[in-house]
Amino acid sequence: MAERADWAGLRERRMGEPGAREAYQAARLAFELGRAVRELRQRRAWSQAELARAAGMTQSAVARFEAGGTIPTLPVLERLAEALDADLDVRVVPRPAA
Amino acid sequence: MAERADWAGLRERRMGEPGAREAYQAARLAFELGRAVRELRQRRAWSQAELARAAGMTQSAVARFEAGGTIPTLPVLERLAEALDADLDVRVVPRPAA
DNA sequence: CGCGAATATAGCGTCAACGCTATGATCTGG
DNA sequence: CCAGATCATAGCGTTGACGCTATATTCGCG
Repeated sequence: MAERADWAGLRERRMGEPGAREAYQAARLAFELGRAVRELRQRRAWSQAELARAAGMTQSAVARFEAGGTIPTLPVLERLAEALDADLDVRVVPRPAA
Repeated sequence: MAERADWAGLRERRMGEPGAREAYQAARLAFELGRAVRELRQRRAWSQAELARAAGMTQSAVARFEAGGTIPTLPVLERLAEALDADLDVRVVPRPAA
């Protein structure tokens, strides 16, 4: 096999329908959060299993999350952040009026 | 009745058990996000119903969320932010090593 | 080459967020 | 005092994140 995952499902959603853009943004967010957590974990030279233990979940959950396999929930993000000695901050930032 | 909601369930969770702190933090986050969204909405002089329409949901959903009744998911936050011309930003911020 | 550790997938039960409709509770203006 | 509008709750079906175990795949390392 060439790649490990292809996320075809994501790409297949047409961008025209209402809700599609938001769903896409959320998926992108999930992806970036996964990358961020992975970086923090590797910076500590932790295995997924170790992080999982510290965050109160299993290795497979960590893997799924880091890969962006699902859009994580706030409690999960909080636990991961806590395990990594980090703070989770979520904000709704008003855009400058166009 | 004195108050409209009491959230007794939340307060009743003991703080000692593993996972309790994170759950609490998530709940607090939900609360603050609810307040933030409510402020943005009121700043625009919108009713819950109007925001709901703009965000692709019903008035009851908006009410539930603004009250902190549930811990919102990222897609929902994204839609609300979008409707309010705001950006949702979520970050895992490493704490300065103690 | 194996061998073991680390990571990625798969399948599945559970539970809470979500979305809906309907209805109560408040508050206002006429 | 009533009518209309706004917001809060309730009940409920659906769906997807979560957590688990098990297994495949990858990657060094001796």
